[in-house]
Amino acid sequence: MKPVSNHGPDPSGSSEDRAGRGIPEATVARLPIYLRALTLLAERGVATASSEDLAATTGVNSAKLRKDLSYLGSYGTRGVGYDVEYLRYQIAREIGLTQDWPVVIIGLGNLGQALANYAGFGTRGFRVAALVDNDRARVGEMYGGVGVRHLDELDELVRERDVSIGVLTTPAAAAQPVADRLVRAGVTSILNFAPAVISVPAGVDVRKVDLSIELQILAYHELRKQVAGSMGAATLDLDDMVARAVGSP
Amino acid sequence: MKPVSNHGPDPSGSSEDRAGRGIPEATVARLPIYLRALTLLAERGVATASSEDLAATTGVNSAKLRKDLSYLGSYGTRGVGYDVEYLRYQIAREIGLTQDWPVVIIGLGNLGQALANYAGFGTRGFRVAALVDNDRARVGEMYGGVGVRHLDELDELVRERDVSIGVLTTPAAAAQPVADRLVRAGVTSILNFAPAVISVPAGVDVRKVDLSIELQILAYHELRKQVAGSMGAATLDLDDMVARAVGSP
DNA sequence: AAGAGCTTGTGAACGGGAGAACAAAATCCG
DNA sequence: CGGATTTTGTTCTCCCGTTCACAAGCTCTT
Ligand SMILES: NC(=O)c1ccc[n+]([C@@H]2O[C@H](COP(=O)([O-])OP(=O)(O)OC[C@H]3O[C@@H](n4cnc5c(N)ncnc54)[C@H](O)[C@@H]3O)[C@@H](O)[C@H]2O)c1
Ligand SMILES: NC(=O)c1ccc[n+]([C@@H]2O[C@H](COP(=O)([O-])OP(=O)(O)OC[C@H]3O[C@@H](n4cnc5c(N)ncnc54)[C@H](O)[C@@H]3O)[C@@H](O)[C@H]2O)c1
Repeated sequence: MKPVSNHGPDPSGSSEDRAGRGIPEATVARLPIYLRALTLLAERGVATASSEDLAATTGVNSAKLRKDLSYLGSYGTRGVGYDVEYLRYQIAREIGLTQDWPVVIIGLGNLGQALANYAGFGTRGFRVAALVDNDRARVGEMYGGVGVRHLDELDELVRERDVSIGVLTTPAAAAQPVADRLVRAGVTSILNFAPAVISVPAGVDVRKVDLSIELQILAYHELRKQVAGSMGAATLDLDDMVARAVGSP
Repeated sequence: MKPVSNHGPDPSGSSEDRAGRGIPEATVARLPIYLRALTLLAERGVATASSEDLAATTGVNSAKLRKDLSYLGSYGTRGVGYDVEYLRYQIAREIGLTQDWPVVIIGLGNLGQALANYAGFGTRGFRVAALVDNDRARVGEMYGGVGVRHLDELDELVRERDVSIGVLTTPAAAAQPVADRLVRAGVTSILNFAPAVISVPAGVDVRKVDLSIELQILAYHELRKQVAGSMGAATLDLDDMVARAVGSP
């Protein structure tokens, strides 16, 4: 949510408009999508792709895509398109995926186990470096080839394995205290799966993945669709419509 | 991504500014957060809460929060705040959580099993109505009290259990064909966990949950942090900085 | 070698959302 | 009963992101 560095426009008079280095947050969120599409194309042996091609496979408007890519530099060739392998590397470099990021997972329940067993991490620049739980009965269990350690060892693990990203899969009630411990241990990025708002000091990034929220957003639209479908036009007062839809399941 | 109905501003001259019924998408995405906070407060026996209180527990700016709530109607009392239980119900009604939404999960691998076993669904307005896989070896297994059925039975299950929301947890390669089957079966909302872009006809909503993308966004910021930390000021060319950070892990 | 045909990169217009600020309403208190 | 206080609902402004549109630049053909 809160950008870490001041990527803002340079207030100094030096009108070096050549966008110093502030890649918009919205663009950053799309770079991984482009990266995936490019990897796919590379696997298929495609050498070059136009912005229209990429737009088709990523579902992103081609103009937006070009503008996004232009923040990284001028890596395309007019009249031709983008060199798939070259662009793929440039994006990977920008995101920092030329190195492997060690990740610690906290809370080896249903979800934590699934994530620990997930092979897709490794192929995308991340490595499960440590698993941690506060349930001593779980300590020693293995998931994806990594053993579970106790929460008390967190500081040590983070330090010696140089972890800077933590994945939080504990119950909601434990989220804030665990987040505090992660921060104290030196973790500066947290991916939070627990349905809880956690607050962290400035300089620490938190991203939230919340299944229920996603479903509820779908439900909101679904409700509108049901209502719209159960009658012809849509010029009625929606309160009535909602009431009707809720009433008859 | 693509809104279903035309919530856009009415181009007709009727300046009925009283925002007919278009709740902004950004607001819809926050309503579940408010709902959760209100449920929490209600459990603690809190009767009323001001926008500042809610802002504190949800992490949302209080002005934004008030504006969001104002789209639903005037449910607050000036000088007092919002009645927790009343507001909670109003939001639940708006999202459609006064009814239970039956959900089908496709692909009972690591992730699908974790979701099927997850108890948090039921308490948030959703019910796992069916589990489907195309691996006959999995058919008959039970997760969270629901048995796995074969993909061939999808149409029947969706119809007879009145499912309109599908959760897609198959490998990426199967995502598009499975999505097509879901749509054909009558599902009109899909929550996609597979790292693949799926295209669906208009009228069908898709939301994507992509773990790797979230991690990659964190990695992007992490890289910038590492670079900024490994040197004093930040007036160097970033290409060099990135190269240095990448070079020394 | 020059023109035709693409495709990129970007300037400019536009729309939506975020946040500050304030007037309107309700309660509290003397 | 009236003014002080609190908190909502809303208006206004600003900023970010999206989209359009097109000139610049590259390749291919003739
Ligand atoms: N399972 C799902 O599909 C799913 C879906 C959406 C959200 N979530 C959320 O993800 C989180 C985990 O879900 P789950 O189903 O895996 O829960 P779970 O109860 O199966 O697992 C929680 C794990 O966290 C451990 N734990 C508890 N307190 C801890 C602490 N203080 N420090 C370290 N470890 C601790 C427990 O020992 C347990 O192993 C929950 O917040 C849940 O709401 C889960
Ligand atoms: N496991 C994770 O933690 C995790 C994390 C992020 C993303 N994902 C993504 O979620 C998806 C599932 O991951 P997983 O680890 O559970 O994989 P998995 O291989 O363990 O499970 C996939 C399941 O889907 C079933 N399946 C395959 N093709 C099917 C089809 N056409 N129709 C119905 N079912 C089919 C398989 O039989 C299997 O049971 C993948 O796309 C993965 O990339 C998983």
